Amino acid sequence: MLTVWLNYLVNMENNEHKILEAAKTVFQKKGMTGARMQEIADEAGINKALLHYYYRSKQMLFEAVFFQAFSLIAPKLGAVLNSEIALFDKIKHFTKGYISFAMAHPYVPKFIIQELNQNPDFAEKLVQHNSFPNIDIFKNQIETAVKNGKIRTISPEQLFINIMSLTVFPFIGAPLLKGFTKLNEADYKVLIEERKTMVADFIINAIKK
Amino acid sequence: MLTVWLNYLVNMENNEHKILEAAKTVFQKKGMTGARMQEIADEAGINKALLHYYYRSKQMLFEAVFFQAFSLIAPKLGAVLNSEIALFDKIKHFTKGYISFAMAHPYVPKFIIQELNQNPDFAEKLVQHNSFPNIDIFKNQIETAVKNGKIRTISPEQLFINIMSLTVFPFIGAPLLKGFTKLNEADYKVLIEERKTMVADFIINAIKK
DNA sequence: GTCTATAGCCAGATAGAC
DNA sequence: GTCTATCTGGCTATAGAC
Repeated sequence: MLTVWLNYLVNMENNEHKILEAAKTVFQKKGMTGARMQEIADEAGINKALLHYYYRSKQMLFEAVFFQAFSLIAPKLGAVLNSEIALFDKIKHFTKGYISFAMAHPYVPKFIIQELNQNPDFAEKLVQHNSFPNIDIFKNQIETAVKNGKIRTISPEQLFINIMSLTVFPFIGAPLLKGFTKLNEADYKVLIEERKTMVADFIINAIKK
Repeated sequence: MLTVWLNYLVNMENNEHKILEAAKTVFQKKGMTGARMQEIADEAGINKALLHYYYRSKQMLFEAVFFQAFSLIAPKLGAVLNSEIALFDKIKHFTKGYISFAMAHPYVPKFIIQELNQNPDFAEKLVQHNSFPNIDIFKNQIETAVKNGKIRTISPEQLFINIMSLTVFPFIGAPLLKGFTKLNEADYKVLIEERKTMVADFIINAIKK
């Protein structure tokens, strides 16, 4: 227990860890191509040469950041999707959990989707990653609910896409949506906060008979 | 009529136009920071110096592409949102119209949202742009429908965000969603095609009493 | 492990001939 | 208007002292 705490303290002053934190900040703000190694070094408060000492190249540092970001959120999503709870409860947990996470880490969703769009081959690496969530159980659950007449007819894939869209897009599209709704940062945040429960209600109303 | 056709032909061979088309292709694929002027020149089949002759700098060429992309879709959205048709019909037109457009121009939504996230000041320029849609009429329409008991209680902003999310996200998040659903390009496209009507049905079910 | 200095390359932009 | 050649700066990456 004490060692955990000590490791934590050590890591805070550990250069390798400081670099990864700085790289996260810069890559998530500027993207792979927009980020500069010098800026990451400055952000970490260390020398540029050390970046290469620890991570060899910009590409490898980037991939470390990318997969760490994904590993931060993916297991949480997978755990909810594969848990043994009723469909409506699962939808509530999933949306609330994701929105809470994204509010705490606002750059992560943007970052993942952005880089995935510019590196199509990254998608393959990601799917094969051990923490990539499997949605088969969730799909079965939806199909069963449709068959049993518990919910309206809808393809499991479409319902899943709808759930993802309603939870993720308000973060990805924030600048655009703020423009449309003419809301400032603070008011937009209030709106997002409301979505922790609103999104699930909306979905459930859409599918329940 | 003849002159229109002649202008079209001339523009096809016009270098200024060829540059803009090539720039669109490269910027939308690689983003502002990832794109290279040389690649745009190659794509246009002309010399790199000509890019600067016509557009002065990379930044200015980029902005020309960006605002042209936005002008391509924004007026269509605005027209639907401000038309005088019933709420449910408007939702049907909007979603079907947007999805049809995005299928024909798959890079445009990604491009706009991506660059908006990396250039926060772009958002302001965009909102002041003459073709930026105003959603006041649409918001009033929703508020009235709520007051008259035609639909469930929902804030106009939240409903608008839901509509945008369900229509736009499947294009922005395509690589991720393909990974989750394990669908290939062709099957995913079929799914998107279904959404031309499915999305509106889903929304209407969610809000109607 | 950590630094300074610099190699080596490539990008955006311009000069100037035609 | 269109080209070739080139400037200038900034970037990733490494060499080498400590």
